[in-house]
Amino acid sequence: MTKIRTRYAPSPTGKMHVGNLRTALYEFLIAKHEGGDFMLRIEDTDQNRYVEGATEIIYRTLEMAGITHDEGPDRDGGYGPYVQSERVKTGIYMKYAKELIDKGEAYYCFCDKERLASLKTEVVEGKEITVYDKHCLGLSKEEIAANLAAGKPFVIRQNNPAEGTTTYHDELYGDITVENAELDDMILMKSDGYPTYNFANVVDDHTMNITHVVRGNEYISSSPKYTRLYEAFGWKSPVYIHLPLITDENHKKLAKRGGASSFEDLLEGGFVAEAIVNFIALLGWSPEDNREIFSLEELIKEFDYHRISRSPAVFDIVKLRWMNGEYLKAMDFDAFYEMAKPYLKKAITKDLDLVKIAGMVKTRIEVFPDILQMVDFFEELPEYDPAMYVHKKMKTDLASSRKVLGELLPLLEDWEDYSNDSLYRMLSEYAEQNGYKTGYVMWPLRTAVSGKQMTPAGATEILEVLGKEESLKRIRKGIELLDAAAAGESGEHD
RNA sequence: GGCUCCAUGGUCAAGCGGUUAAGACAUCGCCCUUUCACGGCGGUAACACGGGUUCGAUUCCCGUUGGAGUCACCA
Repeated sequence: MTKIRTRYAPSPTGKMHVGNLRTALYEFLIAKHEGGDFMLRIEDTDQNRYVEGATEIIYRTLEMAGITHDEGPDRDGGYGPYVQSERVKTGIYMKYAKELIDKGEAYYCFCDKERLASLKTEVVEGKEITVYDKHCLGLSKEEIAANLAAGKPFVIRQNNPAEGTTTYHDELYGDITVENAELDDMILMKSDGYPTYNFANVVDDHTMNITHVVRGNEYISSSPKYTRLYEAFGWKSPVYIHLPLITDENHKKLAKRGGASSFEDLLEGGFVAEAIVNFIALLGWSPEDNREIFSLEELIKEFDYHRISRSPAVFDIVKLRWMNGEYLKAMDFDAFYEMAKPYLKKAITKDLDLVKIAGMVKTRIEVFPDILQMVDFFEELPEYDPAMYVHKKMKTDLASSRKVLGELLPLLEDWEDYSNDSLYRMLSEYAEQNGYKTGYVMWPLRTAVSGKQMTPAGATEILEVLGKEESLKRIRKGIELLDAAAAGESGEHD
């Protein structure tokens, strides 16, 4: 059995969106599951679309995701060069293109833009559909030689038969057959001397010994043309695995644009790389059991590509958030703290115990930015409605809260030890002595020191972090507020 | 529009002729609780439709409908 070789072949055109990342991940997993090699090849044959720095994004993204390649531009495995623009310089594509011409499987085409434009037959949904008419196939040897000698720009086109059918086999979709008449004579070599993707990927996959071609579903309809190329060369086709599409919530193919769909955007949005990888692994693939949380190592072990789905999957960011939360909960505290720190510092400028606050927040957030609105009250007591003191279950209302806070104030003024345990013991005792339920006293206290409906911690923990002085200040403020509310109420009734 | 692919709850999905049709997210309710959250328990919710094949179809075949992809000197 030959060793499996897969490749990830991105174009350096910008950020890496999750669809591409998943393709890379699956290619990596398929190879690694069988102990094979995973290769990175940069497809930069379109000089117009090249984006400065995009190659670095690819390296960085793969590294952060843990998808490490065995071979690539930076790791020679004997099949280089691994960048197509460099391969162009070796003349490899032109050599193979000419081989096809000699075999009658391709031909020179000198048609200019104007003539091509006159071919446009149909406009469907704003898209122009052109089928080349094989005009230049009829050129004589002499005419071609003359054009070439005159330096006339040319492209090289694939010569597809008008009759018959072409069939290729996909591991997931089975045999796919199309009429050859449907196959346009696609361009193999462009007039700038670069190959098109269509041609380069076939030449490269073959010469680089790729055994399994894994790519997105959008290539499923162009694959017959590639098969024709393999046949024309007399090469053995690789194993094909076309991956189901990842769509947005409207079931449309995920656009390269569009906010939070790139790996970088997700990281900026407070997701962790491991969670993203775990999540996209499950978009289109499922294990035999019901497990959902997988490390990369576990994925390698479990990943059987035969279990890849054929139908498209919606990228559900809500579930990703949940999964991210699971990763955060399981994360080592120090690591969590390092990542949470920037957000904590953004929300809190005062000298408070950020480590303690990080601990409160760790199991409650899904993504890091959730921290912001969760801890802002530590920084400053927000304006709040006294109605917040009313809680049906705790059986508290304005009057009871005023009473409890009033009784608590002197006790807390005299109390020195503002540690959580100590405060809790003292307050419980106070509640017990007065026949109150714990919540009956904790609710108003928590409300007074936080001014929030929900907080990441209980009353005493908040007091501990805030410290005695600030806590008392907030409790007095609460009493004022309640008094004012009571006065206002009676005033209105007068 | 041609061609191709797809079709189980709102979403991800298991299922590969006989099941009370899993599980997860979301949603709802209850419990726990120093609020919310977390956690625990439970509920609502699906085989697009019509023909076959078969003793029996979610599962196999055909058609319909719906959705998507693709039709560049982009990949």
